[in-house]
Amino acid sequence: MSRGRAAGYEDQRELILRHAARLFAERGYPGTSMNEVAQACGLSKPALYHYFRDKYDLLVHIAESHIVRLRTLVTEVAAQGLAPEERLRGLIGRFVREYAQARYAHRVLTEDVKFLRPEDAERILGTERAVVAAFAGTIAELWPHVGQAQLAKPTTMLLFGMINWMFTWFRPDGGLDYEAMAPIVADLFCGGVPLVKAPPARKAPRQPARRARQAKAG
Amino acid sequence: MSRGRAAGYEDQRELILRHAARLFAERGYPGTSMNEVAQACGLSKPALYHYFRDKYDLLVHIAESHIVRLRTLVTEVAAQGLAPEERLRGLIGRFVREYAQARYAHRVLTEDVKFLRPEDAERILGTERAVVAAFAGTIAELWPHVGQAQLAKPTTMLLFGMINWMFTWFRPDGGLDYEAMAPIVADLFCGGVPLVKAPPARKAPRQPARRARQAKAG
DNA sequence: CCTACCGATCGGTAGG
DNA sequence: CCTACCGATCGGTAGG
Repeated sequence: MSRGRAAGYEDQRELILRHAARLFAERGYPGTSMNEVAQACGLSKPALYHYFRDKYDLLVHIAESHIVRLRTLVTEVAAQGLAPEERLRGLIGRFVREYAQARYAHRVLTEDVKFLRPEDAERILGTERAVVAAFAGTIAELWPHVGQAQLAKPTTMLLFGMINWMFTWFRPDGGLDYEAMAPIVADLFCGGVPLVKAPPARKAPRQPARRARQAKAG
Repeated sequence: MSRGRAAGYEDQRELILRHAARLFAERGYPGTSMNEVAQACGLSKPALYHYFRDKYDLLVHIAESHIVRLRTLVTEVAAQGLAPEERLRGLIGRFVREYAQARYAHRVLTEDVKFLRPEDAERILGTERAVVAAFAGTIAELWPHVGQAQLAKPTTMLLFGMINWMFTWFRPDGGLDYEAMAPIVADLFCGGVPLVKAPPARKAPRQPARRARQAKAG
């Protein structure tokens, strides 16, 4: 216990993770070398290996700490005891803000998840599913017709699509910033979901569908 | 002109591009080796270099032919002379179908565009901007309040977010396929956009905003 | 002398 | 925490 790690050990790890997240986001995980990470951090490559076991360790830490922060946001909003629509708007607002300040980690989570080993992917995607479920539950509560038509999860993913995709094209400028985008997304989503209809039963070319076909077919 | 290329030369190129698109989508562009591409095609690596100059040539062809197909879809729908809402629904339906059958190329376009050299990125992103402009123009026509608030392009990008993101999470199953998702996206979007409001003027910490602040501040 | 490839190996660089 | 390296594999190309 005496001596312990150098004072800045955890700080150094955080700094490395920040630089690595930016580089992975900009060049992809396989397209980033450990030399590049070391250089960005002002460290030698061997020094890097003092803080992290290997390149893969960086990837897992970036993805996992980000998704855990998102789960924390969900828990915090759930604890506020808001009505469903305000809860959903609160979630959207917090997520947009979090993505804006952790945009590199978020891009790594969404684009480099394919490089995770099964055991890590399972754990991280499991946390992701819990986050999605919190949104889907609120959506099913707000719009029962969507929940009953099994559309709560697909609809939730359309919402995540709008938010996630923002960070691939949106550059804050004089007219619009991230904070301003959140209510636009929320208004569009909350205004549109009431109009979503369950799709007709899928066409079954040979045998008749379980439920009655449309008049034309009969 | 006599003899010319072997009968299957163009077919072989198409087959290579399809395999390369799948591998790039699954492992990323830097994470895919030319040996893997060759093996997937049942060719030796030198044979691959008979059809394409280098690995980068594959990337450019995959991205460019995909975005050119999308531009063609836009042109076809424009030629139908539909009313704005039907035109937008037609665009959404065609794009979802095209993405579904070209999902690997689409993923390469969206995730590996960062590996394009400036001259290629400029050309390909230019075509992409033309596609986005076609959607944004229809949206501005349908909902003038959105066009006047300079929100046509951001709103268009939210629509693309829903559609693009679908192909990262959606797996067609017994209950829902890609064809069924298109009208859900269209209903949500067309139902939601009328409720989108222009954001209030951005906060300017020191000097007063150009337009009147809210009552509380005054 | 062309094409359509093959087996083998090049110069460099990756992660470690 | 550095210089100096390794086993392997990368993208690309030689001779035949």
